[in-house]
Amino acid sequence: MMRAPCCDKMGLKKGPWTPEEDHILITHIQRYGHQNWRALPKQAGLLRCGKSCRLRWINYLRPDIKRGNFSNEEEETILKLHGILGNKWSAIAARLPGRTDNEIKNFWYTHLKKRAERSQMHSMSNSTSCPLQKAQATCSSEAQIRMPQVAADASNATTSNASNGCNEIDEEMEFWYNLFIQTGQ
DNA sequence: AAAGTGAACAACCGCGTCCGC
DNA sequence: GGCGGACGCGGTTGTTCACTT
Repeated sequence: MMRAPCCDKMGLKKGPWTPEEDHILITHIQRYGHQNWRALPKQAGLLRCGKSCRLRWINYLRPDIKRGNFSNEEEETILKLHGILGNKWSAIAARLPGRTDNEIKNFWYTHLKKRAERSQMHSMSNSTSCPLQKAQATCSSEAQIRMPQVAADASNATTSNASNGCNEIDEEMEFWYNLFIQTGQ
């Protein structure tokens, strides 16, 4: 299928947003909402593509965005969820109020990935059995494949079906797994 | 003080999925 | 059921800033 060009259209601006553009976007969305991202920039008088507007709003301009450093609790949550979900940033973000997928993704690649890799190396060399490390070492790739199915089956799933593949899910993993089932993911 | 380097963050791009026609 | 437009997601790139030499 031929895809319509987006930001490469003639005359559309790219790059960092100015405070004026932010103000226009916020004002327009507060007034009219964002039913149609593609039409929004034209209606608002912005020389941006709809995609760019959406990204800007979702990641930085939304009133419920929580800016600033991640707390230790948030870090741990991300690590645990990533162990279960893999790179499902939007799913992880859905469980961290005020955080966006882009922010979590950046934080992961700049902070947590190194930490996770280090601890994984450490666990491999020491043959420890930290639940999270074990989950990341043994289940993450599999979880990436299986989770969509798990999500689809969440409504009628029981915790027992977690045993296919990742057999050694312990209490902590089970807690997070149950959380997903309860939230319908 | 200047140049080099790496980390952190913001934004873009391409693809998959959803949904209306 | 197929097609096409729009949206959302994840990966990647670009830019800025801080630190080191």
